[in-house]
Amino acid sequence: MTVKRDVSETFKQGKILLPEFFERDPVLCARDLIGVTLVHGPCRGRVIETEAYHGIGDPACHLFTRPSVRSLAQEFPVGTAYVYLNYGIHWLVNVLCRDRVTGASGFVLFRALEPLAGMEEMEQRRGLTIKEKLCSGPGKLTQAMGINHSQNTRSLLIDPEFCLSRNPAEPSPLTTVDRRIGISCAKDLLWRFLEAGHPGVSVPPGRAR
DNA sequence: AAGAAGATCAAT
DNA sequence: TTGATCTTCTTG
Repeated sequence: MTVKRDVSETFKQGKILLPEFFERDPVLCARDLIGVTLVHGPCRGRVIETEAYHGIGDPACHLFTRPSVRSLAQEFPVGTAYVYLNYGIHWLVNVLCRDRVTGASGFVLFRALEPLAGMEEMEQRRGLTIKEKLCSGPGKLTQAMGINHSQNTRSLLIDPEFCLSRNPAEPSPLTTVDRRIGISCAKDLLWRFLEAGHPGVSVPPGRAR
């Protein structure tokens, strides 16, 4: 009797990121998450845009303005998803980081994905079929992926149904750095990371105020 | 108890 | 440029 094994599928899915990945400065985590795959159920997307939010020296970070988020960062391990409702309408998903050396916490906000699988679900939830627009913004990607408050405080490092994975054989993409989008303070920090030249990002580099 | 601000999006 | 819509935090 032979064991059925779909090697190509395993290869495609990659390996779930380890806690060590997130035990670094949030800015490094944000940069290195470009090219990683975000998985939720049948939906998968390549991360093409992120932003770092830092517990130290960054007044735009929720760790500065929301005591409840400070508690979350203390009570949960790295790799935990922080999902919150923005403008009463959009769910935004972050992952928790904590620098092993400095002890500083922070988050990486997922801002855009290139859809890889589960496109039918994405199209249905978004009411669109244009691939480049399915996940081209932080609110859009959560809607497309079906991520909401029920994923808040859930680990992204354990369950293959909700995780960040990387194919070790795949080379890291060329990334671009830019200012963050939509914030009213700490605007000059170059803490937005994009896959260079990718058409599916939320706002092209150079257009942030 | 009430008010303000906010890491967005799609339509006008 | 605006309206939709609601959680969190601050102020009285």
